[in-house]
Amino acid sequence: MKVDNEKLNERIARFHTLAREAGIRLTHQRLEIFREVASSEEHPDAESVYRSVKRRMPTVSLDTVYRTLWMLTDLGIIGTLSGKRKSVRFDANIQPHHHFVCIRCGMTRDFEDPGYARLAAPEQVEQYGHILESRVEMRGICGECLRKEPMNGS
Amino acid sequence: MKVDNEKLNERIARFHTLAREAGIRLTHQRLEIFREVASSEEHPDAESVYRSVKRRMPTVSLDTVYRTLWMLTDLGIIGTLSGKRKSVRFDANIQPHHHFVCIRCGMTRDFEDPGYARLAAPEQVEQYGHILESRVEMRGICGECLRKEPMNGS
DNA sequence: TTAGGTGCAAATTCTTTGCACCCTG
DNA sequence: CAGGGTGCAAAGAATTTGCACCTAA
Repeated sequence: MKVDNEKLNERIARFHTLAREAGIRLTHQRLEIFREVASSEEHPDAESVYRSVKRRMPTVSLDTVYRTLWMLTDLGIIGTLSGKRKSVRFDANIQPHHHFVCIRCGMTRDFEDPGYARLAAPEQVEQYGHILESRVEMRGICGECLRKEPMNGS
Repeated sequence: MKVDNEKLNERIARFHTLAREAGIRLTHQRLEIFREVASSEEHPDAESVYRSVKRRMPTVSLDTVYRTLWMLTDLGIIGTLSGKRKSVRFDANIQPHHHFVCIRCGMTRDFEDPGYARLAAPEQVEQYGHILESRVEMRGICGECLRKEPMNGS
């Protein structure tokens, strides 16, 4: 599945702007890597971005792809699915429930379902497949992190 | 943070039952590992379960912890945070949006926000920290997987 | 020109596997 | 007592890092 051209160009333009502001060089590799992520709706992993970019630019290396993806994440122009560069975490609570996740330290807590499990799905989603369950993830800053460093930038 | 004793014993009893039904042996290691996950609300990773269990049972090995955690997951008595034993995946869509995730193949698609971003948080959650944003993850089976193998068991 | 970026190869970290011995059922 | 389960050590996957060369600004 492909992002339409207008949106893609918009994203690329935004990248140029942000990169310039941040004093980050626009190398061929970075442009190609960003284009790859920005034009995909498949939420690719690094390996898969690497394979695609390699077709047009056979000399890229996987580590440049990694460095670039994290750089783009730090820039705030892309994000990651399910948070952190972390290992799998286990949960003995198998009731329908939801999570609060601290975006600074990764702390995660369950909370009970106040009816979210049956949120109505937009029509669009019905075409993707058969929905079994819905989970809500509330992202924020946990009490402890707030104590260490109250909100503002970063 | 600790799970209260009543709930813990309930979980352990359920493990005994399920294990017996599945013809899985109740070894000391498995009991200790399950108890560790079941008594924690911290969603520990394998390494951290290992460290805790090792205190009471210095001979356990990390690989047994891994094997046991995945076995418990297959048994359906525990779950994992954010799905799969997979690598980090990137997303160029940084607008507030939500995900449909196929629990069989991991396929993930965005969908636009029909107002979920401002779901009211239960009071309980407010004590965990300051909430910045809410994301909904709808889990189900995607069209392609349904075609390959329509729903019923597993 | 020149600092930041890249490719390469080696290092790390997280997770899985093969195998001989052990213990639950 | 038999077959599944365990510990150990080594293999694999995913990701990161050190370094010398290269290139965008």
